[in-house]
Amino acid sequence: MTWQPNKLEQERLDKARELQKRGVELYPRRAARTHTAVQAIEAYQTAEANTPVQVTVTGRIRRVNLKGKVSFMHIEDESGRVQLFIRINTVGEETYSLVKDKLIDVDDFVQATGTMMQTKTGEISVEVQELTLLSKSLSPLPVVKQQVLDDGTIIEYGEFSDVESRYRQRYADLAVNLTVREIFRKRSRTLKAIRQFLDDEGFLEVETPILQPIYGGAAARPFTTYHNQLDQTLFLRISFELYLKRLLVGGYDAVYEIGRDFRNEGVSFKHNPEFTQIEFYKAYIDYNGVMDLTERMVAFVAQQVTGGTTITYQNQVIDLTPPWKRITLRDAIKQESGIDYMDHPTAEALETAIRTKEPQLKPGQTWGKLVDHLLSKYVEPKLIQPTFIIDYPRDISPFAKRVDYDDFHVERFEFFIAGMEMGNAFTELNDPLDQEQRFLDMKKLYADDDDEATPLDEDYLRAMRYGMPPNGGFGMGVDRLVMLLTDQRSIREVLLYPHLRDQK
RNA sequence: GGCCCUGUAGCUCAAUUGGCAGAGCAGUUGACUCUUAAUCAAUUGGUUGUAGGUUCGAGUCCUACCAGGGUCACCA
Repeated sequence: MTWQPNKLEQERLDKARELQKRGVELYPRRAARTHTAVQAIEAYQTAEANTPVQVTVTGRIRRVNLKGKVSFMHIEDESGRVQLFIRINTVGEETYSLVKDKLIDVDDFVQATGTMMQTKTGEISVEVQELTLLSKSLSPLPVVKQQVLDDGTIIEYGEFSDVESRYRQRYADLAVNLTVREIFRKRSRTLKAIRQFLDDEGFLEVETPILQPIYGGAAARPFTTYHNQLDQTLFLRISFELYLKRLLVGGYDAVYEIGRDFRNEGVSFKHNPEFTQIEFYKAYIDYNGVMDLTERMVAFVAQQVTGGTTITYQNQVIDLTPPWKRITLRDAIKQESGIDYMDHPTAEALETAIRTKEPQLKPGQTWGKLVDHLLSKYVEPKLIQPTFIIDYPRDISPFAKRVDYDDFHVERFEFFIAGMEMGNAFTELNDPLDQEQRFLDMKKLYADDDDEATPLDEDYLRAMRYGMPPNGGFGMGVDRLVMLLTDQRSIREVLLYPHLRDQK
């Protein structure tokens, strides 16, 4: 065995051997559940008086109360808990001794057959006639006791809260922390609601390559990998954008994809190296149409997941009901920082202007990056209520179409909730010659940082030359939306297996 | 990557100025035929993240390393 049992585990192992000696199978092949825990209780509640309700329930033992010749257990399945009432003269001496000798123990999975009844203190329980082991637990789970009050609220005594252990052993976290289990149910409902919304709007769900010979669609460093037989360097995608828009050339009017993006960058409370993204593209709408879809979609998802469109996030009440505030990036930055970036149209001038407020400002950034810096430093933290920031500088938005009022801005918005950037969208550029020039401009801008430059994608340009309908596109970090809907401050709390370093 | 904080029993946490490493829960043994955080009595359990150093003496002070969290940088 590679496993070195600790003292508690050794005791369990000894119990397992004793069970085998008594002829008890530790891991039998089959179970025969007739009712979930909650169904068993409901069956009793809806049954006619004096009609016995016979059930077979299964689950993990979460509490044992041994009382001489009678014992109580709570078993838990995904539906909830039900109490087992075990009497020596109902279940027989042989089975009772397994309980009495603690050979069947907390954390084990068992199957119980019996009749539903109500104990003297009123709890609906299974009076057990047959009790069998389904799976012996050899390592005790962290001890968390729960008290269920009359109004259904659960008070926990003892906790399993060390974040590192919880993430490294998510199975144990889920097994004992009911609130954690609930977060991932909400995550699932979030995904389902997004799909339902977009399907109802006539979108087609598609899948595009994760392994890409040319990455693009965002400014980020990629993960690089290699195909041995093809002798080909491949990148894990950093966005879906360019592959999805090719599909509009192909004749679909509205497509979306939900999947994983990979970015080889820092890890933080809102960044994981792999994260879930939703992108959609719809022909014949512009970014105003996308804004309309965005606020309706987020409100719909919130309604499906939380039952309303007003949520509480980290003690702040946030109203997701459309319409949301819309303000240009220029006005927002002017309001919060006092700097009008149009007064400083070169990188040097803008850097000088910011330096009066921030002497430590990193020198040599491009004009677009400086504008972005002003946004994230002065504006973003203030955007608690959902807000669309619209019209971005052209040189940080290579896939967005120009506004009609000047040459500096493009029709792009990002939207923010709870001080977090949630998503990004544009009126998509569909002019292949303009697009080619943007690629070339990006190359120049990022000359000393080509990791992040968007590589020129010839095939994408060829697709565009066939003719791409005017369209609006959208991308959103799904993990961040789940954070919002589950009131979690860290992205790791909404990822079942967040990225951690190897344990040495 | 820089800086700050944290790491003690299976879990959650104590440990005075550097002076015998402790508690609750769980575990073990015993009692109990309606308990529910069951209760009562007794009891086991430690390479204090790792490796060095200072000291008569280190959980505590110093150095390096490992891991986690926070923050800045990077980045949506």
